[in-house]
Amino acid sequence: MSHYEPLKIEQKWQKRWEETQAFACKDLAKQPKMYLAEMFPYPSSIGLHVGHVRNFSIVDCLARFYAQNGMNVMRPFGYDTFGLPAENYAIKTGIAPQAVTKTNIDNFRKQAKRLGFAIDWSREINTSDPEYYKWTQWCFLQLYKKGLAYQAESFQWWCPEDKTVLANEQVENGHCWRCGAEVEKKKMKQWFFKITAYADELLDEIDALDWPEKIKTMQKNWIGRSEGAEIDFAVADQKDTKIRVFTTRPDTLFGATFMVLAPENTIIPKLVNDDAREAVQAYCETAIKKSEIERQENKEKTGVFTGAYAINPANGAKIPIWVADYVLSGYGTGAVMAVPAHDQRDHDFAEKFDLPIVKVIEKPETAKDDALCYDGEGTIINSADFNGQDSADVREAIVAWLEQQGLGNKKVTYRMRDWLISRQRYWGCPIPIAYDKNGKAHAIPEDQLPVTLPKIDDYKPDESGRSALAKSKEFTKVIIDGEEMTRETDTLDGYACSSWYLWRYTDPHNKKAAWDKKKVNYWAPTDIYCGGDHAVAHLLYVRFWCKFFADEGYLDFREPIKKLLYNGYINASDGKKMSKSKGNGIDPLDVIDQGYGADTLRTYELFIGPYNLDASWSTEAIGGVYRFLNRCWTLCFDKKTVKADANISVRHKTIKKVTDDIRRANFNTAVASLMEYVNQLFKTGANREDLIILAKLLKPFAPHLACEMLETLQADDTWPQFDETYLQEETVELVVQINGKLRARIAVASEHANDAASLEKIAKDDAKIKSMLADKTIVKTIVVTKNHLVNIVVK
RNA sequence: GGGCGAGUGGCGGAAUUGGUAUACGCGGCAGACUUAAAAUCUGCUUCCUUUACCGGAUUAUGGGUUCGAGUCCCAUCUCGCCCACCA
Repeated sequence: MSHYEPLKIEQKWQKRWEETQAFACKDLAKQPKMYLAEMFPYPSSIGLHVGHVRNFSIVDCLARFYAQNGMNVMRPFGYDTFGLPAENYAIKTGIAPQAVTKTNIDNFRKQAKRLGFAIDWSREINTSDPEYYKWTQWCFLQLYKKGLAYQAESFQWWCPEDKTVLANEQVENGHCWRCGAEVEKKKMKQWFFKITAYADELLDEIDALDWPEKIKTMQKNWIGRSEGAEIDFAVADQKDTKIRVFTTRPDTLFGATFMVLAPENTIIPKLVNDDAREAVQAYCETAIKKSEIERQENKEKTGVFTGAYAINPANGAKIPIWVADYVLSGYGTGAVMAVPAHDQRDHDFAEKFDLPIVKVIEKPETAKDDALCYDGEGTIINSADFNGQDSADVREAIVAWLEQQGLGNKKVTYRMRDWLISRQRYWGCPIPIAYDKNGKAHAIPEDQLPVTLPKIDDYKPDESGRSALAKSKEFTKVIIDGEEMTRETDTLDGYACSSWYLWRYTDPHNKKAAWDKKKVNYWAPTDIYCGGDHAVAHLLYVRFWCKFFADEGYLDFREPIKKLLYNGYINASDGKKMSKSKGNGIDPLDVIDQGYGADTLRTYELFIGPYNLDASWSTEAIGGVYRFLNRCWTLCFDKKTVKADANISVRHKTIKKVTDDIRRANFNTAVASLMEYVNQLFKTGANREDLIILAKLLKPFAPHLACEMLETLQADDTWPQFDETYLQEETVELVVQINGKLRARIAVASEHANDAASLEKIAKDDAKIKSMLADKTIVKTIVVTKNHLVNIVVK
């Protein structure tokens, strides 16, 4: 007597898949294509964790399912390798990130193979491979040529101790994450991608995407389109000075009783009078230095009067100009008209500094009156000719009047800012730019790509705050058109590398182009993309690049991802996040090697709960899945098959349920119905057909075991079809309710199932029901044939 | 503060357009096999009452619509996530 030995079976099939390149797909084949991918991993030194396994198992289940359904499936794999962990490790140890990355990739590949994923390994990519980032640089140059990659001065986090620029996430409570020094903001020249050029399209096309609503809403909020107006306010006693504000509520213009400028606003020095100068300067300096966190934490309004006045263009009123840090420099014009009667923030400010509050909207009686200031719609008052009209109408009318007077115009503003892409770091894709003697930027000619990262000894950032690349003379010096220039030493944000990899997968070894047009348009857009992170950043950036490259004629589609599956995390058994520092992580290879095998691990992670919700690891529950696979094995290899075909109906029901569930990504219930099927087969005994169907349906979840079964049964893996006629049972259970309460279940021949009259008669003739109705009056009877249910309403 | 989502047994969770609540799995209990244990197999397992049958209650709480509500509507409570002074 033999028994289920997953490790043995898995080794056998993994070897065979490797030898036959079982999952290599054909470009431009005639069959319908299916392109699936997970968000490619950052190969950390820890190796794959169970969260990866969940993510990859979902993609693998679908890939195998669609392959069994006859589609030309592409399921590639790659590594997102640039980034901070490898660089920090290099700074600490001096070991080159290139070397660490190679080790980690080798480990990831080995682990992925032990999980038996149906990957086309000929399409493996790695973003820090010069063959890859050559084309990331090419992408940058296309954006640069069209003016969508540009340089601008911007305030950056700066650590005065380490003399380096820090990313937002490297600032902890206003202090440097490495040395703990208080960070400050420094104005520096930075590279940006002009994602705002596509703001409207990015927003408008969200609704049509087959993506989770949660992600769609997050992207909408992130883009944050606001319709309003820009209005010019003259400055009293300064003829040539105007201050432009942005507002979404021009209808409240008559209620603007003061003006507030962001501390960063460059017009401030021009406005302040001598009495106020010192105080204003001090306020601005502290405010600018303050971290975002400090500004957020302390919602208590602060501010200072400039001594200057603006003129409200609507009524000619002289209103004081203040500076306060609750006004943001990066949004709108960095100046607001304050309407304290109808804006909570302005109201708080006015209360604190005793500024006038003028009500210009009468709140309707139906509105709740618990708020101190009313920000809804209503009837306009205190606004000259506009009085008595509805605020929504006045909004249009005032803007029209302003436009006529040349004092303002309609304006759409976005919360989204341009994408800051330069990083003062070594371990990233070099920006293919050089500067001439005058400091003018020049594109590196495409035939000089890639700009390769040089091997260096010291990875620590330079005193100047530039990356370690600045210390490499051989790197910085470059000749362009016979002129000696200095290379840009900033590298690209890692998100740039991942903004186009989905297209590189379609043509990963192309030496002449980033991708071949025919191939990319055959495979892409990606049909199903799966991941559990990057709701706005990466998933917005790929959409942006897709639209840009479509405009440039390199892609024939404008949205890169048709369907997005956003999977939940796997937490520790106590529900807390798994982490290296807590030591509560689960190593997938340990799980496999302790005897469960990859099939159990994969099936368990799909069974653990709905794929899109977080789940907690359970060392007990995984045993249940092992028992299930063991029972599948026993049915096939260790139990006598029966001749009779007792399970036609349940077999076809299972085919239907598993097929529907996989298409709807309900992996957990698909596994549950396979369990029910197996339980049934244990009761009745299984014949060859039962086992073949079981193996075929099991393959997307537990491919090794399923292949072993199919080989023994001498069957192929074609996905089975169900037959409607077998879904009918011989008898149905008639449910009888009295006043909606279940009172009886009666077995009825299925020929009566669609006959309302007979169902009603059978229900009312039932002895138990009869006795319960004896002293009652029947008001009416409802028969639902679809559910074979009768509800008798009595008095 | 704003937005979105979710509350179902001891636990993870099922219930596709309103129609048999608690599928499947874990855990627990009992039995079979075994000298014994593990493994495996079989059965029971929402709660209350009952030896059992019968009966009653139950999908966070309170109301509503309906012949019928886990599902729809209103209010309240709790939890989670995202954004957070965006004018």
